[in-house]
Amino acid sequence: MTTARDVAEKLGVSTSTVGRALADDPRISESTRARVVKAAREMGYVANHAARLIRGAASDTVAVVVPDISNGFYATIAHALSGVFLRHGLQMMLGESADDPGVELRHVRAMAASRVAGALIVPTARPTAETVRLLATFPHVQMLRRAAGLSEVWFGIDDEHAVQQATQHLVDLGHRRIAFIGGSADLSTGAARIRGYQRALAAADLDQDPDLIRLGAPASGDLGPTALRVLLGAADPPTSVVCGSVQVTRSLLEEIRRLAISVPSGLGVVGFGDEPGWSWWGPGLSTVSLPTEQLAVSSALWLINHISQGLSTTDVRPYSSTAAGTLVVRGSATDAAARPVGSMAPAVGARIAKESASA
Amino acid sequence: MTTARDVAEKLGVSTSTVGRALADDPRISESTRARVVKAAREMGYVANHAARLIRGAASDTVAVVVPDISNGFYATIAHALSGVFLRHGLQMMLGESADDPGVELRHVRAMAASRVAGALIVPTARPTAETVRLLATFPHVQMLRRAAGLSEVWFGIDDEHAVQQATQHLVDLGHRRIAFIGGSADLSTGAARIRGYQRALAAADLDQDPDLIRLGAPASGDLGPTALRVLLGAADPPTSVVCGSVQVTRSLLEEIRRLAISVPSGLGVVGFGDEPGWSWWGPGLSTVSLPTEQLAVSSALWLINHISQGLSTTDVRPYSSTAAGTLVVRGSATDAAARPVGSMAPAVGARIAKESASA
DNA sequence: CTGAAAGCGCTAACAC
DNA sequence: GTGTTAGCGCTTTCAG
Repeated sequence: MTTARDVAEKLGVSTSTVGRALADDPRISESTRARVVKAAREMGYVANHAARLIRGAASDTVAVVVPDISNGFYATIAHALSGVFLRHGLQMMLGESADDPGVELRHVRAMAASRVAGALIVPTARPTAETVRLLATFPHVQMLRRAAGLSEVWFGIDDEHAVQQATQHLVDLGHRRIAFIGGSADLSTGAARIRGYQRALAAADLDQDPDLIRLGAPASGDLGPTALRVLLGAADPPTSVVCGSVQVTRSLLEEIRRLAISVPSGLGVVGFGDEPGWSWWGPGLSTVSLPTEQLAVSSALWLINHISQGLSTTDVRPYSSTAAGTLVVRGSATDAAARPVGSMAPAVGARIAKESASA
Repeated sequence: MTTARDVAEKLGVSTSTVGRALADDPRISESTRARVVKAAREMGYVANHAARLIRGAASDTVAVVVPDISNGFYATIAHALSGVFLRHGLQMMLGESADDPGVELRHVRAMAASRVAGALIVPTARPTAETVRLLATFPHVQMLRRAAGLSEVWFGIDDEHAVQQATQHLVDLGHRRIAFIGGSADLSTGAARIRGYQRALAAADLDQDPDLIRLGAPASGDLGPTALRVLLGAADPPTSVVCGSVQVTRSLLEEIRRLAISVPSGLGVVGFGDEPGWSWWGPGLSTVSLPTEQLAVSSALWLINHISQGLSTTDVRPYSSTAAGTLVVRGSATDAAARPVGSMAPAVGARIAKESASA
């Protein structure tokens, strides 16, 4: 790799002159500047970023950690972040945690070693102590989820309200046995969503059957299908189900298709998030659409602003920004009274039983 | 930030001792090592990666450039790459080019300045001369698309065959007027896909009407809808359409839904790629499924192997790996003979005309 | 207007 | 076993 010294030697000038010429220092004469620029170009000189960093230059890379980039929800976030970074001349270091605190830690270690300018993270349920300690050394923002010990700056959605709306919608349609399938209550988001579900039921004075709440690992593509089978195989199956995560919604839609359960006549469904294609799933998925881009953009702007102010990591004012989701009513949930409660489910239960027996 | 010197001073030892202790150098006594490790931990010492780099250590970051990470197709690639990188202790720098050579150049500049270990890139149609020059300075692999001047190492899919299969499928079903909507022929992929379409038509001795080929910018969400309107508004509309990109497929599916065109009775459709939800679009989308993960994993492994061998950038043997797509037959294209040619299209044409007039 | 020198944080060669 | 020294590539005093 060509260095500034290589260029300087070739031209018979000092390295400082090369550096200054390339930095458009006004003290350099036009003629030398031109010579230097030309030589640098010809020799393929590219300033070594690491050397600048070590001298104390500001880092231009921001780290992003999400559970799973193949999840359209996080891909949308990464895309929005990427746009903001581009406009601000920043590079993005992207890591996937797979919801594993150990993997998360490895990424955070790399971030710290690289002296990134800052980070945006969707934390795992329980980041390790070292993760917490390392993150404390540079500015960062929590997105969506909120883990103890991390930054007091958090940008998320109103999870409780989102699920409350979804559940309320089913209550309004006359549903009485409404199931909830969602991510673990260990996650701040998971807990809030369960609260939303319970609040809607409580407001309608409905019985709260704990068997109707099915929780599991958020990233598991198995949670939705498994929960559905358990719910529909039960003696008193629900007439409708509320999804507590994008991933659960996705897998549930697939499974309902696979089992050929008719929606909404056999089962009412309300999703979480609104991904491409969900509008044309069956009768159209009724769901809570989330303000994903805004959340990403706001988070990024906060971080960039914070970084450019050169504030210390300690004087960060706690900040929480909560964006609301919007209920989108399509066709996957309709009047529960139009058919006897559980009319469809027993048949499905029998089908599931048969399938399991033959497997 | 704590440095090795800070730790050394606190302990009254030299920086080299600190460095060696932390690097598990066997020459260091167990007692000092323990003291150093303890102090380093307490003081929150994290080795500065930039300083190591500048001293000649191998970079541990690999750059990835894709057109658009919110496109599920590229998100899948990024996810697969991320998994391989994690297993090899590498970090990922991700950039979106938005199919803009200027943006692409900015990312490549940053990559060069950061002295990344290597790069995986889905190039734009015409990378700038500087992009070409910079990429020549470090190992990289082209994925999917193949641009002149870049690495001779390329991992892609058999685009020609994929579209040929798709078109052939429609021919076999009796379709005679088959349209093709795809990305620009400037792209290596675009050109190959057009060839596949034409080859299938030629093999069946069908007329090749140039009006049935609609091309445009690959990332434009508008290409599919616009092309569809033009095609169906024409005097002699096609009975079916082949999609030439994931993005075209996505937007086309949306638009067909919006216009309430009945598929397959009114129009046969074969997609490109197989994204979540496409199986439940209308009668199920018949499409060509692509071996995306394999492609990503193979590319990454080639690069990692190349890097770890410490080979020079010049002695790279040209390498091309082509993976085949698989036709997945679902319900979006059926026998053309079952209804009069263009029976549906005129009605749709009239609807489009009315809509345009009222707009 | 330009050069010489120092130093960022780290490691490796070279002492002892 | 441990310390001293030098130098990676760059920028920024300080000199001239």
